[in-house]
Amino acid sequence: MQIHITASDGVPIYLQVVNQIKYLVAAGRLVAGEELPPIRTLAEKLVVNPNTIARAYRELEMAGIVEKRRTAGTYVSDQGSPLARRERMKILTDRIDQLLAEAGHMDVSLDEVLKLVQQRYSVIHTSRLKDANDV
Amino acid sequence: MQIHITASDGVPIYLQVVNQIKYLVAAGRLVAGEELPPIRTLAEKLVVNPNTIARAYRELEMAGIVEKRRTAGTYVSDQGSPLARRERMKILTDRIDQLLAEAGHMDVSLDEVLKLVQQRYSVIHTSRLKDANDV
DNA sequence: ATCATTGTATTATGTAAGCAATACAAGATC
DNA sequence: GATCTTGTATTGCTTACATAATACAATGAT
Repeated sequence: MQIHITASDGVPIYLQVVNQIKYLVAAGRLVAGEELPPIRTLAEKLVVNPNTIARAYRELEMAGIVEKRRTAGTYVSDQGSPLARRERMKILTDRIDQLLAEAGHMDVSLDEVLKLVQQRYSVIHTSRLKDANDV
Repeated sequence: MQIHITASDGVPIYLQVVNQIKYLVAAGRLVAGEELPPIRTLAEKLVVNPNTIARAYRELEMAGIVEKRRTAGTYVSDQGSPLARRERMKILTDRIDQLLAEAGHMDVSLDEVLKLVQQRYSVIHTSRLKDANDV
């Protein structure tokens, strides 16, 4: 499991770990039931305090991405779980509400927003020359 | 100009001021050219340090919502100003990029995102029974 | 039972954010 | 030109956040 952390690109270490594991799961590079490295092991590899990884794993558990089996390790959870999906949609919905509120302030219409979303999507998925950081 | 701040609902005071003034402008309750209360006056009314209001006004200026005339006061700026618009679009673009990144993590397609945006737009613009807080 | 391995909890430290106290700078007004 | 009113700048305090050092708890393997 290759995870790199960029020392202080502003994003906290624990979040970098969370994001990259989320990405690995979304991309199918980590499948349901698979065991994540133990906290200490990953911490050692990244030269980081175990607590930092523990926090990342905790967030991932709250997000429904992984399950912890007390003394037996941490495992990728069954992703299709409806709760997980509902949770995820809730997050997206919140973000979208924020976006629409902002657009309202700015007197930008729904059509313009939709157009902009498509536009940005193209930009992001075309120029794949960016670093793997901004997952 | 009625502005209320809710002591510690988690949102910083200066942001509450920013949001409410943004809202007043968007709603047409404050029009271009109109003068905002002086920093000290508003600070006094809200029982807050002048610096806090100064910060709010600074953010509003950076957002292109208001203009400061040094010793003459702070005025609602001409909203259509191209620079302001460009700035505003940049903010929207950033939010959209965030949204798309998140959607990517969650294995939610562009189409689903677009659909969700329209859906939320309807919801927001239909039930207008919400409090004026979440602007 | 013992011990290695797993996640957990407690505590401390450095940094940044939010806010306030207070002094400053400069145009407006008389 | 004195002074009132406007925004500005400097500084310090308090709190929250991110990370680390270190000790604890619980389970599986021997």
